[in-house]
Amino acid sequence: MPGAGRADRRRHTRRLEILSAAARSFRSRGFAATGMREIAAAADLSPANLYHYFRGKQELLYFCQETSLERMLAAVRAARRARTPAAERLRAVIRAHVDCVLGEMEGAAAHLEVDDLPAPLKRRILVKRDLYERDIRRIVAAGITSGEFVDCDAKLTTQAILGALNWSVRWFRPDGERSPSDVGTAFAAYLVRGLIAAPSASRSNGRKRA
Amino acid sequence: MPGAGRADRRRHTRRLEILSAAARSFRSRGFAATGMREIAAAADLSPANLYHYFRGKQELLYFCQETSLERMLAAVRAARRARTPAAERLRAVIRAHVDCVLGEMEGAAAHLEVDDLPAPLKRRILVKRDLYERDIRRIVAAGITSGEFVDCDAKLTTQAILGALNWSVRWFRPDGERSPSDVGTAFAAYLVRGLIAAPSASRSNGRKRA
Amino acid sequence: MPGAGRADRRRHTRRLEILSAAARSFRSRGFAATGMREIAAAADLSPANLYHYFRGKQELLYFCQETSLERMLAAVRAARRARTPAAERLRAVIRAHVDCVLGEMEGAAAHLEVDDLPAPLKRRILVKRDLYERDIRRIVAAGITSGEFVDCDAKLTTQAILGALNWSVRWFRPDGERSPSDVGTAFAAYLVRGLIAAPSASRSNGRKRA
Amino acid sequence: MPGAGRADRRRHTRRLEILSAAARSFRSRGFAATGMREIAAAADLSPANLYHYFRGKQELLYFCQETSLERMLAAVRAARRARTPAAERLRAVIRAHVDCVLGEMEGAAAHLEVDDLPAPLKRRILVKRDLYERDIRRIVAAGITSGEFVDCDAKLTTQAILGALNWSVRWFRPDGERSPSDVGTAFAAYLVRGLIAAPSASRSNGRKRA
DNA sequence: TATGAATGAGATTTCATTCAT
DNA sequence: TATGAATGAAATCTCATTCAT
Repeated sequence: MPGAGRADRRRHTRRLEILSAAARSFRSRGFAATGMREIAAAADLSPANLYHYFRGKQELLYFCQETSLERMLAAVRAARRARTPAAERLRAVIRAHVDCVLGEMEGAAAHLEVDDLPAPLKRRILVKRDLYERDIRRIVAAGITSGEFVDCDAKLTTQAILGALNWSVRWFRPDGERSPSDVGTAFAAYLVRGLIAAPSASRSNGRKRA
Repeated sequence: MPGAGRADRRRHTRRLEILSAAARSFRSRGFAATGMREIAAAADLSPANLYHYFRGKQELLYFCQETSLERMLAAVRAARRARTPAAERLRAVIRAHVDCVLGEMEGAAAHLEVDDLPAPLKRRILVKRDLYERDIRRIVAAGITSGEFVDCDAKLTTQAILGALNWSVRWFRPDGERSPSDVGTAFAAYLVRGLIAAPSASRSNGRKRA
Repeated sequence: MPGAGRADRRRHTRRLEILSAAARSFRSRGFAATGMREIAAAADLSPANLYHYFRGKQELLYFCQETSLERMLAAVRAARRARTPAAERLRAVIRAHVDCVLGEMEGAAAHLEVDDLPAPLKRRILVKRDLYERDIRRIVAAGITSGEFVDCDAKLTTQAILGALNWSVRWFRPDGERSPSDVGTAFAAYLVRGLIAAPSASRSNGRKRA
Repeated sequence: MPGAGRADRRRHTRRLEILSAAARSFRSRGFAATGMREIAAAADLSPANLYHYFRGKQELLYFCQETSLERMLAAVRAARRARTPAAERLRAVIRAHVDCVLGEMEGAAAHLEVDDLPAPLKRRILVKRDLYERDIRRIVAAGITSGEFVDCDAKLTTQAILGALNWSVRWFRPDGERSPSDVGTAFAAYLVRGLIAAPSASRSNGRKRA
């Protein structure tokens, strides 16, 4: 029954278009401030018709987060499999993360507002998000253990990295001077450099203050 | 006329309490998702009475942002006046920023949702925010010029730093293992280290855009 | 106890000032759209203090209407006692009415929004208003009976007259070219002339149409 | 595509019903005192559903005024085109005005509360209202110039006429003895007679301001 | 699949009024 | 007398969602 197949494919395409529209809105105005009418308009559908593709607003958010978390998880897993130094693996993950949240791909809003999901969906997203964070943390920790990275709090450092990456959706303008790839490259360089011991140098390298 | 003075002080105290409650709510649930009822309840007032102290929700947001921006501006100005190396100045600003956004002080939400303000208030906040960012960027740029920091894009690096700092309100839990001061110290160390040339300057540096 | 007397007089003065302020507001924005805060501000009192002089908003409206109805009733009674022709008596009433509703005297809002009063007060106002209308109607009817006026529906004509007079508060501007007295004189001339038989003239004097 | 046409017509009908209900409420209780709930109930809709047809309360008022002003403008223009004496033209306008404000047609509230409109809508209504008043004033002025009417202040006289007409919505009861057409005829006769020189031109004429 | 109509719940905000001092 | 603080009720309006077609 190829007709059904074609309809299915069409439906799937539509769903991706909607997800993309929703992601864009969620990113730029936030979940609570984004109306279903707005999403529908952006996806060129009537508000009522939206409900033929998704059960509701929360499900849209869920799929947005699900989609980009999957993509980012794939990236971090590929990085972990690579036999390159921790620094290089971490840079790859950072570039992938930036590509994902700043690119025009559908669903790139994984970093946003988990609390707006109903409990069961929230749990599922949290599991993946924690897996993702843990994988990054493990790259950091591995670098520390191997001596490639300086000794530091892997957890806090990972949060700093993720913060720099996730916050980018707030200031990035697609029509600005830098491309997502520029941002990814610069962030990767800077954020990894902070894990590598500075030259024996001097008084300017550490804690100090009283 | 000490009676009037006392009444004024009382009113001022109340306003700070309300601001504090609002800031907490805005930080944890976002502006749009936070209801006036919620803020009123948190400040132990009836919803209607809230309007005796502030004209409306947007004014609350404005004062939150104004208050913490002022505090942070003071910190960054003090740092710029100091005759210490750029690294030390930057660390001081980072620690102050974290203290400000994670501390329990009223209004600590300057980094949030400028778009929800009406145009005139938005302009005023943006002016201050831009001043603040520019001051940090200047510390970074000064370090680059003097050779203390590696050559990099000062603007993007500043955004990365601010992202790491601002995002902390999303994951930080006051009852967790780390104190705001722990976070500030670790972030200062990590984020400044990334500006100092690493020793084994490998070929995998990956910046230096065209 | 002259002190009490002085306080009473003072209180009475204040009440008149408030009534005047309330009347001005009611006239220019209507009862429902006028807030107690607005009246209080116009009378230079705190909102709460207003309630020391009047029980509430409806009582203010009541006294406004009561005051000017009394004044207008006095005028119409004086006119009825006069032994002048009906035309002259009617003109006097019209001038007094205009003076009353356009002048700066307190309470000049009798023509407004009886329905906003609670039933008992409403009844009392309606009694007076009906007395007033009846007195005017009687002047009209007397003129008709005596042959001084043309034969017409006294009731409808009275409504037309009152409409012209009452509506003046909607378009009259105290800083405009005409004074209240100008308006009163012109209206008196025009509205009375309509009651006096036009010259035998022609086809242009009456019903006609089909 | 007759289906769409039918739906459109249905929607249009609904809008007229709502407008009619709103006009009735505004006329009898005033704009500020009329609640959206009330209008919704009168139009047999849920309050929320009202907003499917009109953007808000002010838009309802605007369309009420717009609708009846258009109708009245058409009447006054037709009258001006007629080659009958000024008296007859004025009578026609008066009858049309009364028909319009007292009839059960939708939107007949043009004379009400322009100040409750937002500035841009207010401007548009004022333009039309001024055109209407000017057209009536011109009929009066033409009669004066031609000697058909007595010499008088055309502006004030027009205001008197409009006041008599507009005020009628305040006292007219559809279930009373007089029909709107009775009122229109009586008002037309009386208000035009006042413009025609009375025979016994006594000294008590009292106009002719300095 | 597609959509205009419909709605209950809830948002922010205003208001007349009262209370405590 | 005077007032800032306080509030319950109600106002306008929005929103996610469902229904009927």
